[in-house]
Amino acid sequence: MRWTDLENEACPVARGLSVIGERWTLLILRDCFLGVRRFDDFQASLGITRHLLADRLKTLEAKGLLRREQYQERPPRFEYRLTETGKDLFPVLVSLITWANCALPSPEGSPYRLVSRQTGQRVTPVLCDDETGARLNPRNLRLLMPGEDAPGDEPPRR
Amino acid sequence: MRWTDLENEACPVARGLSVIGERWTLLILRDCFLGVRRFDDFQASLGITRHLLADRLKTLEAKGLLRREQYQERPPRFEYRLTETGKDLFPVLVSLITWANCALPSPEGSPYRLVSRQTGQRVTPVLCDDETGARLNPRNLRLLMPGEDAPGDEPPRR
DNA sequence: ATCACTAAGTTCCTTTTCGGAACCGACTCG
DNA sequence: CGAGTCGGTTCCGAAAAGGAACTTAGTGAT
Repeated sequence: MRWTDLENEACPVARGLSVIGERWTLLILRDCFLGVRRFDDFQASLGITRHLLADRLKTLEAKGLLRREQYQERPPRFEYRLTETGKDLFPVLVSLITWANCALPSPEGSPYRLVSRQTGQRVTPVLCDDETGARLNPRNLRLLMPGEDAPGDEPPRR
Repeated sequence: MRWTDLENEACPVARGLSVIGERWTLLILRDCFLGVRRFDDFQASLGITRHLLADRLKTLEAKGLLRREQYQERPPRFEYRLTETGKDLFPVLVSLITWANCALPSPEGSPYRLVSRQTGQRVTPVLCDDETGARLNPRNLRLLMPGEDAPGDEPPRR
């Protein structure tokens, strides 16, 4: 398998990474969630080369995560906004932030706050089962391949 | 900013990607969650070059996500297992799988099932507020930078 | 003892991607 | 008229990835 063939894999992790797994892509999307919309603002925020930025924005638009919108005529100027599919990535970003805050703490602490739009209160994101509300973690869950059966705490050797 | 300087950023997304943002790394970790532990098994599963695989495993061990364990002497052979820090990445992987299953469906459907170790039942992962149990999604949440205030539905322009 | 095989890498070389800086085009402002 | 703004593109050297063969330390079969 080559990295560039990931999109044709059956595995959703591989398919997902074919869209958001390139260098800088997830940082561009982070900026989108923070409200950045314009080429030069992305570039200033990331320090990425303009060449690479143009390429990533084009790809994200083609994959349907960003929408390019004209915000003035003469000269025509465009900005980039998250589509619904792009916004659906929020849990991925939130999970990554939560993990990194815990596993790789920075001396200054996390620069972000996650707040409810309704109440303005900070929230603490956790993964739950939608039906039972039970907290999900790697110790009480297993990720199974098609053939594998449910029980047994130890996955098979090979 | 260069890609290789990400680890020194204050942003947890950047810090996180400095560890799991390289090509193949998250696919290696996916295999770990599926029970793969040995060099040749990773290589067969991923189709990655052995050179790159050796490099990524070394990095993941150095960053504390994998632990290298000797499973036989003479000849000495080692396998790779997730550390607690590595297992803590589970929500990131689960969120990515959930997003990709929805946004990038494959013709064959997702090959994975997520089941409880206790009950063996399938679970549907969602992100909740740990305190209130309220479902979190990008429409009712905002990611704020240090200076930003809570209210206002539209983030500032720049 | 020799041959084939295994597991976990390493080496060598080519191709692709990234990084840095300058340049371009269409306009506005003073 | 010249300087500034915004959203890119072009060019080129450096770094990373891809492919295939080779190595090392053993085992087991003939």
